[in-house]
Amino acid sequence: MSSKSPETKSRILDAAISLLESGDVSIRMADVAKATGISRQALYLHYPTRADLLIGAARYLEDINDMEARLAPSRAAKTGVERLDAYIKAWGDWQLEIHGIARALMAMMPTDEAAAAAWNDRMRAHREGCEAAVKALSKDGDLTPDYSVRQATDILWTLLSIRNWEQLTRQCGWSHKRYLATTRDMARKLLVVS
Amino acid sequence: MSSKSPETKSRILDAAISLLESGDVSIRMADVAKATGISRQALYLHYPTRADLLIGAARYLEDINDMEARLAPSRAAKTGVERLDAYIKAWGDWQLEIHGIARALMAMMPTDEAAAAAWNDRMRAHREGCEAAVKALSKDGDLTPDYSVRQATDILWTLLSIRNWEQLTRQCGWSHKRYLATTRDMARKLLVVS
DNA sequence: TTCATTCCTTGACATCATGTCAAGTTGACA
DNA sequence: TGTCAACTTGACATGATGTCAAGGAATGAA
Repeated sequence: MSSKSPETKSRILDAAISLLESGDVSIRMADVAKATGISRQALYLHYPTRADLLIGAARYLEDINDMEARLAPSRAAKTGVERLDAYIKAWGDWQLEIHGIARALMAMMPTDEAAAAAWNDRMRAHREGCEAAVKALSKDGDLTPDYSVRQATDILWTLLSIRNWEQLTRQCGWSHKRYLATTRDMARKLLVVS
Repeated sequence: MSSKSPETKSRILDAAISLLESGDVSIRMADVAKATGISRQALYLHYPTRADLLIGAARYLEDINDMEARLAPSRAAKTGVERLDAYIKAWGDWQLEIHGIARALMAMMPTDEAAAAAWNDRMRAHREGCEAAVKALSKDGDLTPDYSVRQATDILWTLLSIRNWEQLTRQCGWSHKRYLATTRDMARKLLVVS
């Protein structure tokens, strides 16, 4: 992989993640270096830009939390509704983990192309997950006739956006558990034929 | 009101709004000054910080577009469902107008307290509009028993968030008209008893 | 006419974060 | 002993916000 000490790399990412989890979106490179216990320039040797660092942290979190394994129940679901439920659970839990980095990455999207590209990639993958769930519903004949597959995917994708998770759990004070339960409920109301 | 030339002030705001509407979130003070045809320092005489300028632009837009008048149909509605529909229309149309400034203001929220405060104020007012619509529904006995007034307000407030408008119209390619129609439909599915 | 005030101009400067550059240190390994 | 990779220190360029000081030009009142 990298020629640089992999141990330092993960120490950097651990430090960055822990800073981001404490809620501060505008962490500086100097902060991360200090928290890692290395010089600012050593940090630049590992991550040449702030966007690289944040993207690296996001990927690292994905590895640690084994996103693939989390999605397995959704992929293995027997019915469309089951698949929808499992996807909401997997993605919802994932949001909880990635929230700190997500905020920082989203905050720098307007000014940083690399950050925007990386984030949009992630969101595209998320959208594919939504689409798969909607298609599974449709296959079972459980998708409401009010929406096309495309439109239903748009709706689910939007319902499950990180901004919505943030608003409901942070601003409205919902617990994560309640977020999951109510979101599942809303998805059914919106998409599943009754 | 202000001791400075009011004519220059509105020229500044017009210039800022027109720049923001062209989609660039990261407009600089120098850009606005140039577009207005004054020096950067003159701009600082009118708006001492970038946040002040953006907040001023938001208020200016509210004046121009007469937010109060737009909300009148909602307030005058006879039934809860009517009120909900009218509010969604008023707020949805408003989002279309304010979108450029909203993006810029939201982008600077993490780092600027004044911007965050101003924006949160606006969102609190929006939440009150949602709450009033939900209460009207509830009064008619049309609110779904699945949610409390509080919870239903959270849901409507989130459904009608600017981020969702942005995602559906910009990323999913929905027309504004379609946004309005589908959002109304979703709100009914989620909140109105069937 | 003169004087003061208001609005604006020019231009220098402080600050702060990102990112670059250059030169030197240190420890491990051959 | 010498080399190399990882790291350090410290200076510097860039670009944006915001401040400061001094002066110019129009207006309106004494």
